[in-house]
Amino acid sequence: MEQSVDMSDGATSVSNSGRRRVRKAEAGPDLGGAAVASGGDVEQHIYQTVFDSVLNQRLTPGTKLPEPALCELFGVSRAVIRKVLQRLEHERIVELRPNKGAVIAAPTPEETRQIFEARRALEVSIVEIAARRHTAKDLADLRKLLAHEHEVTHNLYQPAWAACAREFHLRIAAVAGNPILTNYLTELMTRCSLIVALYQPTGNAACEHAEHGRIVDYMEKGDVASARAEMGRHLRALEDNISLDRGSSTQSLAQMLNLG
Amino acid sequence: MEQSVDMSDGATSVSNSGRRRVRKAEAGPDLGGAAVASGGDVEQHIYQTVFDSVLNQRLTPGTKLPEPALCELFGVSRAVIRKVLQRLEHERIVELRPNKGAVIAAPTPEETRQIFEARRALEVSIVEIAARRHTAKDLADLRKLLAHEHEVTHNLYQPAWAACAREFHLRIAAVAGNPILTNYLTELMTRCSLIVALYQPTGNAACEHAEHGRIVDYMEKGDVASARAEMGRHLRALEDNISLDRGSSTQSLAQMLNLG
DNA sequence: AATGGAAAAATCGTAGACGATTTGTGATGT
DNA sequence: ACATCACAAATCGTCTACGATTTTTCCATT
Repeated sequence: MEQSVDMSDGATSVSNSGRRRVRKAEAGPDLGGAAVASGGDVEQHIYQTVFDSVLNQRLTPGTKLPEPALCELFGVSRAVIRKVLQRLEHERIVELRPNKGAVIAAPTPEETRQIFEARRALEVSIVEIAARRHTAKDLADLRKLLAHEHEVTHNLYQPAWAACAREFHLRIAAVAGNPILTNYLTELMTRCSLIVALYQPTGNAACEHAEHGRIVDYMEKGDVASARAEMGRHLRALEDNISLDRGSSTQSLAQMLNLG
Repeated sequence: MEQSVDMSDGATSVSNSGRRRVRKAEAGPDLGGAAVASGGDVEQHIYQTVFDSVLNQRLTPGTKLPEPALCELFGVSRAVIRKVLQRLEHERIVELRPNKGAVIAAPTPEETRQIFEARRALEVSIVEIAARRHTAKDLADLRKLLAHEHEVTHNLYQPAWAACAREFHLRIAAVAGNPILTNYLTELMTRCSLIVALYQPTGNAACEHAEHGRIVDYMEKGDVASARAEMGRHLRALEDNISLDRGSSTQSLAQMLNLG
């Protein structure tokens, strides 16, 4: 039995990067969340829906994404679906196996190690730049995020405070002010979501929250080196939560089975 | 008058990542370099041809890439061309303006700054990992590259020793052993080629070569911090070579004109 | 009953065609 | 003579159809 595509509840904010063109009213069921508006960014809408579904773990690694199914789900032709799938493939969110269908990517243990190493390499540099460049408003915004994070610490629904944590890391990247690095980080964090969905680590929200707080503290003090070091420790702790469960191959193997 | 697509001489090595499927003999002129082999990786061949043409500055920023022209150049349908163009767009090599055609990307001064900052952030971490992980063979290979680099130092043809320099940086990334970071670096170095083609800096090959040598020296000594620092200086020197010419907006403006 | 193979169904890759948007050119009016 | 508007050419976005490959199912055989 195979998993099926669902992705209801498109509860996202992301503003549509302005495009125009009004072609025709929708012909399909028009599901996914927000109303299909322009017609040209239907592509963006579909991408965002799949993307968010992955982040919220409604689409888990190994799930098949048949083109005909997506076509009638979104009421579009295969051309646009294939375009979206190719984009998702380039971002390593889906894997396009020639003549064998598209599936949500399932990072291997080795890939997991590489992803976390790359994220550490990137994010320590990002936090260093952010620590040098931050303004008073930046710190205030980060503190506000930390406060919100504290509120949802005890939320048992994992994707809820996972999104909160992502927002924190993304905000630091925004403070650094380099959209290229932000894009790379976004890509790596998305793949981290896949890893979490695959290996289901026992994340400690309170612990993560404390580490986030220390990072901001160091930034505020202007202690660049310590901010770097703390971010490195934080990311290594995240990876360790995965690595521990990686040894027990039961989950990994089970996932491998319903993949093929 | 617009620039036209040419891209003769596909002098590259890149091995075809094995795909099979033999459909039919080519119907078009079959130009571009190597013979169209399998049929399924025609896509890879076209991508590689454009990619190499950008690196060798045969395709310069602002050059238009009309789909029909590429179709008959490679003897394929628009579908595969659009696929390649979308991939190139994702890597920021070409810009796809809706209903207005594809052009080779022309990084703005602000983007140039971001690209170099991102590359520094990435590559200092890469050289740090490489400095911790290198084997004796890695060092020998790097020394061999340095020797070859020394030979072509006085080659007046810029793309020649530019390719040599790229290979050196890529090899260090290979030593680090993280394909994700290597991919990001490749992307950024490609965009640096665009920048060089746009702003035509007065690069000092001998100076670069000396800096490369110092980096390997520090790696051999196990002096991780100094290797990091030297790589940072090296990349900053590269950027400064651009920045100087950036002030004189004559070149930039001239390029801007033949863009639209 | 289990296994091997063949046919059918499903899915994917590519090509060709049509409609929409943009751009360049030429004629016309001021 | 210059600006403006309309028309034509070019280019792009999308849809539909066909061929190839893969997977699944079913039946015959051991």
